[in-house]
Amino acid sequence: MKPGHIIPASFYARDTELVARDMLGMLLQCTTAEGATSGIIVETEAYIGEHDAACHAAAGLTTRTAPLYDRAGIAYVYFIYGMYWCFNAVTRAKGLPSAVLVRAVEPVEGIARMRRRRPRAHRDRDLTNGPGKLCLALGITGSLNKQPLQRGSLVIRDYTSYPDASIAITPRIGIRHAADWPLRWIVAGNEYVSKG
DNA sequence: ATCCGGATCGCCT
DNA sequence: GGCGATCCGGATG
Repeated sequence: MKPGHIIPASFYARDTELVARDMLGMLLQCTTAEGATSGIIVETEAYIGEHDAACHAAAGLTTRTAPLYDRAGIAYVYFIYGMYWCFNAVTRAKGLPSAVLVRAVEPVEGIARMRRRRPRAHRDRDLTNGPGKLCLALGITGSLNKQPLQRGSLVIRDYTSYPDASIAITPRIGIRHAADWPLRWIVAGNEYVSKG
């Protein structure tokens, strides 16, 4: 673990459950014309292949799902409920179209900028405790879809690590299909974990 | 604390 | 036409 070092694409070319676990503690950093904002990843979910009814790849290869079929280590940023963006890192578990959804981060850089981008958040803990919220706070939009996470304006870096004892695994939330599989990883007790 | 509806639109269970 | 890997504010207990 070397803090600051960018995570190589090979990291994402592994079983998605392992990637989701290991992404906890890494830094998600987005740089725009306004500067850099970043946060520690504290909540992730795995979406694994066409047979996972909750994974967008269940719809097969379409314009929307194309990033999932491209290559490990790129961004999959999709638009949801007509107004929000959600960020995923594309993985390649056993050749399956898969991804890890980042559901929450703990703010590190650019907190004042996050507050300006999230005027409805009355407390700092509401800045980035949800997949749509963190994209607003960090400035992540669809223009970053399919971009590699090793260079460019959206990168993931080593930052810290959490022992297994501090991590909890639960069913994924906010979905209707395959809602009982334990594919959500959270840093137990972290105040930035989403409430679902 | 918990529940519920509205916003808003690209996509296809 | 209807729904979704969400968020927010208002009502209710």
